[in-house]
Amino acid sequence: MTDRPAEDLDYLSFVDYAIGKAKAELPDTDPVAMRLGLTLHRLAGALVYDWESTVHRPRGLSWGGFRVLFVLWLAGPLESRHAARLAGMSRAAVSALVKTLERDGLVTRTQVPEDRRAVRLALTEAGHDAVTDAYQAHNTREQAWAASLTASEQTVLIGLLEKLTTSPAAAAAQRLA
Amino acid sequence: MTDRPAEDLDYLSFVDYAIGKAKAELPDTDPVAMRLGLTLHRLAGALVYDWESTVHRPRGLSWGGFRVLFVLWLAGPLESRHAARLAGMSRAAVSALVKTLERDGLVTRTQVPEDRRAVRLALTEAGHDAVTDAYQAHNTREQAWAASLTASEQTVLIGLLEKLTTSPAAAAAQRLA
DNA sequence: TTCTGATCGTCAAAGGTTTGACTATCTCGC
DNA sequence: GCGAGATAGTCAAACCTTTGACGATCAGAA
Repeated sequence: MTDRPAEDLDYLSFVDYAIGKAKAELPDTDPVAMRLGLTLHRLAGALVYDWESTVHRPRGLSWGGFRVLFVLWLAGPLESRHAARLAGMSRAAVSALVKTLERDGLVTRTQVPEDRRAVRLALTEAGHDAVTDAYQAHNTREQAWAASLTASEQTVLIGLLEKLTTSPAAAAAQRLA
Repeated sequence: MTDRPAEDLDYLSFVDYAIGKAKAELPDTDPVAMRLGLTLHRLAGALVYDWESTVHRPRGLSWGGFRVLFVLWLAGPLESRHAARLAGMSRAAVSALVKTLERDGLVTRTQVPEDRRAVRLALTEAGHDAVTDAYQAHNTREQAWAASLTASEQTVLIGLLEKLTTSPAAAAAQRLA
């Protein structure tokens, strides 16, 4: 195995190179699973980077802050723990993010009468305007990405992603359980 | 539209609920692109969380630290900037991570004779052992995820993900360009 | 009623990441 | 040569996120 100039690779060609090398060093490696993991992770990273840098940061929102606004927008007023579950983050993260969102007048925090431990989060009118404006641009970016696939390819891709999402491995992962 | 108890949703059923609500509020929303973005992002998050919590953190590696070891393992010794590009992170992040990896005896930093600004990163023997042990477990998790799909489904999924990765939208995103 | 265990939101600590600035160094045209 | 601009790695600042701990509160059994 001659030493090709690995320095000249970009991330994409690195995937092919890496799979060959890994298989040579660890013969038990499953190259298809490896490619799936690498490609999925890289694509998601590029998506989030795109959303964050072109849509949310220019509007003064962090990616986490947008996710909180997003779930409040679509699910309606929520107790903090439910917002955390739907947004896929810890209760502590919601608590920290809401501090900023409340300061910026986008979210209100009110006590829940039935449970004095709980806090109900709700969008203000400014918060509603901010999240609809941001999501409109966000969805425009999503459309730009999706446009690379035909309609049937999009359907197939979504089906396969959802199959993975509901797989036993996903259930075992139990994110932020 | 009666107010269903959105609080009782889990993340998965939230996707359906969210798409309906968003379409109602912002008619220009593309529901397929929205589902693609949500599903892809959620799946990748679950994957990374699984890798990090079951494989890397128990071995004393951060997710970022593993990614640096991973590219050095497969691409061989690299200048810091190349490691950053292949690992998909900033030069500053590599610099910070290598500080820890060097302290733990997993990576060495040596001056490059031809360019006195540059630093060449290389795995130590302990680093090589650490990354092969970690990646073996990592790939085992990847196999567990991939096992939910048939071989041909895996092939189709990888093809579609790579098509998105090489799309114009991805090129425009230019992550960490 | 009272006690035990679970749950809620928050905080502090630790760690990771990015951006932007900075110094040192290289490259290329003159 | 030499000087302007580009580049490498590092640092500081800011921000986000997780974990673990805590006080307050709730729920259910004896």
